[in-house]
Amino acid sequence: MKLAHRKTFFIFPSSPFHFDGTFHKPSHFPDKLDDWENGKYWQVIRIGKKLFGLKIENKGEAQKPKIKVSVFYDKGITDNEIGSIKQEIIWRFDLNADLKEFNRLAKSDKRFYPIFKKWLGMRNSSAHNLYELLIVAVVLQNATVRRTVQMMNALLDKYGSKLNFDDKEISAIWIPEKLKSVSEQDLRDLKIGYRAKFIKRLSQDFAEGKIEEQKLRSLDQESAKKELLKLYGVGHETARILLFEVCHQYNTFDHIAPWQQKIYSQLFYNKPLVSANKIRNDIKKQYGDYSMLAVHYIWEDIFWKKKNEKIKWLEKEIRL
DNA sequence: CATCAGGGCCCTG
DNA sequence: CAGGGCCCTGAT
Repeated sequence: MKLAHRKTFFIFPSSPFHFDGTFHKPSHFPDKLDDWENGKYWQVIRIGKKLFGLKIENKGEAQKPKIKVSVFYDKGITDNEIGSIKQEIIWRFDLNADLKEFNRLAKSDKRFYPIFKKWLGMRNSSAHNLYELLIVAVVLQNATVRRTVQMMNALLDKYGSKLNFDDKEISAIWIPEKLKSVSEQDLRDLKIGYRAKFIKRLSQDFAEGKIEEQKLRSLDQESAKKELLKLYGVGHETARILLFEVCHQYNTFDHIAPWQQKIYSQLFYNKPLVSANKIRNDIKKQYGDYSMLAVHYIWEDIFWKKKNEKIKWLEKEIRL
């Protein structure tokens, strides 16, 4: 589908703001769902059942943030839709975040302050809505990066949409209803294994409106976590991802997977393996309510570095 | 060639 | 609440 028309508007994020750190997360596995270069970002967004192309550009500075949003559409677009798109972008990229307290804590951390300073104003963000990120999280489960990419692409090729706008081709995840007539076996044929069952059942539950994303966003952390864990295929790790990225709960550094533990051990202690309890306690002591956000800064920083230089120990821990 | 564990989760006992 | 089984794939 080609989106030929465009409308633009501006958003003024809270200050300070870090555009590239917010709109590009190098630790994520490569997908066809968005594109990025310095100061520019593309993705598709779904409002109701309509798809729109987005190009988001940095037009401000860290202390005077301003971003330009171009919305690409096919037939038409209403003021309501523009409004929803704006609100969604603000929520998903946490553009109204108040990080004063976090930045204050960061200053007291002598060791990692250079990293926090470098990424000052970065937000934790998700390009996707709850259902979409859930799909991403499910293909991450118990798989290596290569296999995750393969599963995601197979699913997108079969059930996703391809949108052409601004000389880009960006994919979008299907709506849950689309899988109604799709059997578990159809999904299994895409070599996603037992995850087929999760995706089938999750799609059904979402299509039936059993999950209210808006409500989830407004809940406190414990209640939101409880709701998320009720979803079929969502355990502690997936709940953590969703809480952090979709609900913007900053203090979700509770579950530490073994592969993450190894990376944290190197990052924080320069040792091969430190107990998960120690890692958690040390971070919580220093960063309290911002535990996960603090870790996110340090985590993404090392993946940014990996773009340009070989980091041996990290290559070893990230299984491709 | 066979075996195994992986960027978890569900289910069972 | 600990442990087995699950899909597929690349590594050994």
